[in-house]
Amino acid sequence: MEETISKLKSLGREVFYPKGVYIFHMGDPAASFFYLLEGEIGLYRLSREGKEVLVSKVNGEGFIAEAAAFADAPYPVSARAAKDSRLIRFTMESFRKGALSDPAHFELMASVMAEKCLHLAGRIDTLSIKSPKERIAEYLVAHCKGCSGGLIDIGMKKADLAKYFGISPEALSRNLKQLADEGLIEVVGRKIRVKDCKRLKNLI
Amino acid sequence: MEETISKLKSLGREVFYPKGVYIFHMGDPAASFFYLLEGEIGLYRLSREGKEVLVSKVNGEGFIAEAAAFADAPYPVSARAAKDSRLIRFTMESFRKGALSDPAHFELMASVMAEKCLHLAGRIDTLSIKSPKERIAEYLVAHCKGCSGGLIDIGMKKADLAKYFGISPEALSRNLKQLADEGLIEVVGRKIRVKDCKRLKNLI
DNA sequence: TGTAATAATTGATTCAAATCAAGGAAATGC
DNA sequence: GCATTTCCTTGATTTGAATCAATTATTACA
Repeated sequence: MEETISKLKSLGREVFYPKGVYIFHMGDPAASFFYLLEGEIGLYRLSREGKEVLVSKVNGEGFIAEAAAFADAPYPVSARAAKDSRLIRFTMESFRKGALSDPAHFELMASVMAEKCLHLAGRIDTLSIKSPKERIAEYLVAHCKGCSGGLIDIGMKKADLAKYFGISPEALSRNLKQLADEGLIEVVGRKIRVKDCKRLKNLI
Repeated sequence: MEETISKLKSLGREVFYPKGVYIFHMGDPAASFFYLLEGEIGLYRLSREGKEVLVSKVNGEGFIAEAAAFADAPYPVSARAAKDSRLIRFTMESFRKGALSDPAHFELMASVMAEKCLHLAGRIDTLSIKSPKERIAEYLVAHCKGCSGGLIDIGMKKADLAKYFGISPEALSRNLKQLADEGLIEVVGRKIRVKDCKRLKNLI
């Protein structure tokens, strides 16, 4: 996998986006997809009132907009650098050309999207079956893995996190407070310390 | 696309499953994926109490379990023929062998999964933003397209449909009744007639 | 640093869905 | 065709989240 990704990079071209600059716009035909090497990218959607609302943030390595590009669809969101970011841009044209000589490139992208499908399907399950509190607990358990001392930086407004959970900001606030009162977590600004991962797991 | 699918078929082998027979089991390594030619397949998950619960039904042509196979993951659900069904089975091994000589096969599967990603992302949006009534309206509008006289056969228990919407069976029953009282639909058993698609759209 | 704008919390209220419980409808099996 | 089981609906109640409103905390920036 790793070595395939590094081979893949040769099919694209490294690009740099300073903080604040748009990478692509919602609705435009997805002629390119990206791989984030370093930095942070915000994905935004235009609401009916014309306001940009955060859909998610990508930080750490990962593909961006590959599904739209391979489906030959328009970008479903706009992307903007939340920090200075280095990416690799793949135009579908150059990717196809390069992948013809080595189908492993296609295979890699197929497996990337396959994993994304499984992940999205998991989120659908969570959203349709679990209660808000369970969803929050699930998120905390998943994110405190590998964080030193279980300290999670949510890296976005709590209102945006609330949207991720499909609840209102107030509901998130109250739920977090409750978990804190029970001694399971500690909330400091946009950081959450998971104090008792075991009991948190029991909530799921 | 169409001609690529028919070329694809040569990489697999047609199989027949009589009603009631299992095609694969949740948890098994996904060594094969399938394309449904004819019939109907139910996808089931094992609940914590060990009961099988319907996740979704596939009827009409379409791929099954391709994401698990390409992600090299276990099947996330079990599949059982709900009606006598004809499918094509692709083992990953034979698919890979055949696709090496023609990367278009990989490209096709990549685009299939790309579209699935977009579709799943859309459902997540719906589940996290829209109200139950809006979700139901969205479903009815989407499904009445192409149905003669707007007659939708939901083809499953109402309780399973309720789970799809992420609500309780009672809530679905009441919501449908309300829509019926307002003259937008008519419910007869497991069939729903959409009487006023326009007003239904306005609810979304 | 101080001020304005934005974000987050908290409280009060409303509303809708979950849950509990029961009755009626439909499908299934014999 | 009848009986049994399963499914669906409806009603009553509880619960939890949305909403509205106000206050406090943070952040941004002049």
